[in-house]
Amino acid sequence: MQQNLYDKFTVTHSPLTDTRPAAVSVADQLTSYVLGKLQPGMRLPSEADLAERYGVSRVTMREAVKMLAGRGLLDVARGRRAIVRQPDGSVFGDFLTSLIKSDSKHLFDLIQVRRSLEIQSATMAARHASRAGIMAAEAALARMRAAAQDARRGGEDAAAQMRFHQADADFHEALALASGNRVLSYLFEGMALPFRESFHVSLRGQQMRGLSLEDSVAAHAHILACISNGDVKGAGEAMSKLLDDAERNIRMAYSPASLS
Amino acid sequence: MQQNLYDKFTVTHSPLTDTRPAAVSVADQLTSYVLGKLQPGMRLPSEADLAERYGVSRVTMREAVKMLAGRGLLDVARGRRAIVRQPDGSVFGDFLTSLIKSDSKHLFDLIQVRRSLEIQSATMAARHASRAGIMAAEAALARMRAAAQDARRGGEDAAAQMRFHQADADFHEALALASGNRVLSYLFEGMALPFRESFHVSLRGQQMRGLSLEDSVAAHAHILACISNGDVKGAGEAMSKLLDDAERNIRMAYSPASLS
DNA sequence: AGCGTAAAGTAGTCATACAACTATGTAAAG
DNA sequence: CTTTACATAGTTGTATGACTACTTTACGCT
Repeated sequence: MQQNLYDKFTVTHSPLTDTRPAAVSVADQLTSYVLGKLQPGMRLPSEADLAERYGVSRVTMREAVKMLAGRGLLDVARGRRAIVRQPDGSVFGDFLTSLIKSDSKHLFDLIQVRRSLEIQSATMAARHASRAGIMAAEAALARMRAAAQDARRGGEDAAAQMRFHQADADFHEALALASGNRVLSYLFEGMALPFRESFHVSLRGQQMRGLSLEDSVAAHAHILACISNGDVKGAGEAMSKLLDDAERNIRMAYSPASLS
Repeated sequence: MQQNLYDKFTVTHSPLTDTRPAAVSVADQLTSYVLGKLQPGMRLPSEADLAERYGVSRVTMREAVKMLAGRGLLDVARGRRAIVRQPDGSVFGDFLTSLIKSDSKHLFDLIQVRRSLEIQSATMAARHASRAGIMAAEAALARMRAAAQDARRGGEDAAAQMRFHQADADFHEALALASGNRVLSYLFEGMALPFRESFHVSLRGQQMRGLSLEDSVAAHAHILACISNGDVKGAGEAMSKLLDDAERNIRMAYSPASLS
């Protein structure tokens, strides 16, 4: 969270001059404890215990716990003790989402960022994807195909469209996992969030360009085929084409005159 | 923050069945308010006012405010009302920092991610950097050069080394800004945080390989020259070389036998 | 051993009070 | 008239205690 005005790097060293709010310094200590001694899935002591342990009131302790939850380190729910969370991309996703909400221009910047990361992901996956990794991507591809058929048959089936988008995101996340780079997969997981909110826009652009979900499935299948064959260059180029297409879809929906 | 178990996308639509804690739903409303009606730099109403406005106690309102602060949307400090914050990369940086703390393998994943983003940044900057953008990068380069000299003269001058690293980060952020992609510059700003903590490791590897800070300055200068000349391909390749080198430095410090 | 229910544990919320710091306005000094 | 000093009000930080709503545990029954 980088508690705003209280820069931990310049202050924390000398506890005697630590003028930060107690909640902040307790949060820092708790962070070290969680990251250092605990494993994902483990339960923390209760707020009351922690409060006593750190010598603060429960209100203050609660704030510290909430800060860690805000950084995605803990799962907190009513009635049960907090649980150490497995790292994931949701914090990054929320960051991107509010960025785009504050200025929609950021969406196009993000598309460009995503493009180069996806190309790297596909390239690396083609280089050293495992059998299991490819099977996971194939499963996601199958879900995309099924959702595409449902959406076609059901007309404006919003649920099927949502399933399609989810399977699409799963596919790209599977490739990132197959690339062996976990940070990359966290970033994709996070990017899926803001794209989910604009995916109906993308869909509209796709239809305006006379393309169907099945076309998208075929493009994804081609990428996976390249990866499966170890065709590094082909995988990168195919992914590049796919992302160019996705960008055209969104731009088309925003300003139909600007692009093919 | 994606308040953990409480998925805003599946629940928020129907307020009647909103079983989330009050603090969470108030935080969502406040987020919309801040992102929609307020501009960076503006001050929020006091916690007491907000609490009354949303019909909750001050304790609950405080939690909501803290959640927004955690997402990097607000600056909160004792005695003064919260201020809407300009977007920046600190949230992303904290995310990466805790990721690396939980498993140092993530550092190498991050280096690969950074590599493709830096190449994209240099490429785009070469394509359409403004005069002002290039001057900003030149200024950062000058600071790098000065810090490198100080560090050489001062022996193990930790402060000069820190200045060098800061100027280095500024240089790359300046390129991202020159590329015109603001999301990219936020990401670089965030990545600088975890790299700051491992930069002395990188330095050690650099020395082990017989390279000096001046060599690094020269490599950066070459990149900037390419960008300044509009040499898109050259800029990308030069940046690629620089990042390969940086990775070698870190790997060398971790396991001296593994690489040149 | 399995099940249901009572009891204990735990997070969520509230009201209130005071502490610590900041911002503001007012009066004295130059 | 400007500047400084200070008292005052405004605002966030923290503590206490109580109660609610939900989850987990433990006990007793079948």
